[in-house]
Amino acid sequence: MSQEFEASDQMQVRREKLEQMQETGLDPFGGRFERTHDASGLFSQYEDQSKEELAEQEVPVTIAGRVMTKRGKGKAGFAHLQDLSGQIQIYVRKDDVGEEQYDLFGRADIGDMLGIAGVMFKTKVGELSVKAQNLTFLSKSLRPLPDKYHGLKDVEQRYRQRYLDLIMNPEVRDTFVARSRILQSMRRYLDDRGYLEVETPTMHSIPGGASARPFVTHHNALDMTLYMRIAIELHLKRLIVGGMEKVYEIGRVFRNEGISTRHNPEFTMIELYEAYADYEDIMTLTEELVAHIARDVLGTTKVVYGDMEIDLEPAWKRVHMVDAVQEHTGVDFRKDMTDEEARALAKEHGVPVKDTMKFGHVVNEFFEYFVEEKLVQPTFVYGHPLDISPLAKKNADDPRFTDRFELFIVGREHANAFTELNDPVDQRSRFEAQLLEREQGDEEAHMMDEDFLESLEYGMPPTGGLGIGIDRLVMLLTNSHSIRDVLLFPQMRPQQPEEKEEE
RNA sequence: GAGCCAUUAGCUCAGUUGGCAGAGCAUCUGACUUUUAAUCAGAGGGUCGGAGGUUCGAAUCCUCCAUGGCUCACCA
Repeated sequence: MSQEFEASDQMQVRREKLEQMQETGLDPFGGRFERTHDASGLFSQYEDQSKEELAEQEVPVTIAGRVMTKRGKGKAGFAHLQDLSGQIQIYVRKDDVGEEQYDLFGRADIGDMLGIAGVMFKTKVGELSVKAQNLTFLSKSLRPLPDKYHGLKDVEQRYRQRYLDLIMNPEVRDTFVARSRILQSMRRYLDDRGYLEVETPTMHSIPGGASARPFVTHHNALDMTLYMRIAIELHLKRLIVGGMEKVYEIGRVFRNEGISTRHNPEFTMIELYEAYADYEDIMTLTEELVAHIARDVLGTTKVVYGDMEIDLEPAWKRVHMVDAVQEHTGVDFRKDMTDEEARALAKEHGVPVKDTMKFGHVVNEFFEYFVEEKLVQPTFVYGHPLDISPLAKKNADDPRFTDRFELFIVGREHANAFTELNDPVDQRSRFEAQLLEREQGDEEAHMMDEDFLESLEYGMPPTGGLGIGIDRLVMLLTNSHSIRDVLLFPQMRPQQPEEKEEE
């Protein structure tokens, strides 16, 4: 009711213009409007024709868009209209559109939406434009847009009011169009190969499938605690038990952790499971899938990320985690050693470890401390220790390790995959080890999931599984350096925090 | 969670040693029928993020708070 009492002078002027239009019986908010072209379509079709050719043909077109610039010239005027595809100039003459419509154009503000029917022409300096014959008002903008030249720079405002960012900054539009195309390409690739896209619950009674702290919520009618999912994994494996064989889900997962340039509380993952496959098949699938998407969306497998040039053309480097650690530190974790000996090595090399850490945790700490950030070109690191891989199958030759890999590009993890553990007895003991870690204070350790174990007891085929962080993939392919630049509405604190309650 | 930095007109930004709050775009009035960051003449627009403090005097110095950015921590 009272949202406009502090309106700026510009907002008041625009409201007055709105009322004037309504008084003359015009609807300032328009209605259905049929277009023949969009801006970029006009350029691809007519840009090559000369000024004279266009003048001769008088090609009729109808376009619509938002007024981004406006230049009055007395009894004529120019403006640029913007649609999703780009901008096109329009030229409005009083003797072409008549007094009434010219007056309407004169009172139009930057930010208003107009429909223009007219003919193609080129101006003196050769800019392709539409000469208006008929002008339709499609929407009134009651607030002024940001500076036409500098755009919207304020990072906070860009995230909070993404629509303004999208209007003012074309490269932002490009990024989100690319994101959409990446997802399209991914789905098409998998659908064409017989994978079924499925949807499983985002609210879980036991949050599982990853090491993370969940968001907690409550169902009123059932009077029960529910958790927002931290992974998709365990439900998709139940579907593999059920015989769905090749499934994937692209969806949101939620982790109750810190926010940074690489972390948002909710983010998008694809998880994929394929019966009778193993982690090496999944490596091949992963490199082919990502290369396919890059070719599809960017037209090349060579991508630039900051000052790095990345080549996504398969096949990618594959290295055992222990070998990678040995290469960068000289420490050989293939040797038999106790947990104490492993922790002693860590202290020797300045790697911070806790006293509760076992052999596998230490190997992983070494990897993250010395190796991870150095893996710029796409690299599959495989053979993760058992202690940090509670859902992956043991390696047949060395049971301290698992048949698991993670994909690193530009020093960041982009995918995590393994040959799934399908032995329910082993799985139970893995959960029990996790419960012990919980008791030792690790709030992110997995919980026992009896319902999932029961499904495994019916028999799950040997299966390869994969998870890819979609946001990070989009960052890589769009050269974005903050996750907030690939999320339309990144999580922000409310601007006016509510009254704090006593804790 | 910690450190550093930022917050001035609708937008983009200046603001000197603490001494009257500034510019460009946008807006308003007028001129202009191929302009293009249109141009020309004039006008209006501010709780300097918020609250305290120091001072004759604070956008400027100090303290606290809010929001954001970057880095680190946690993680994907």
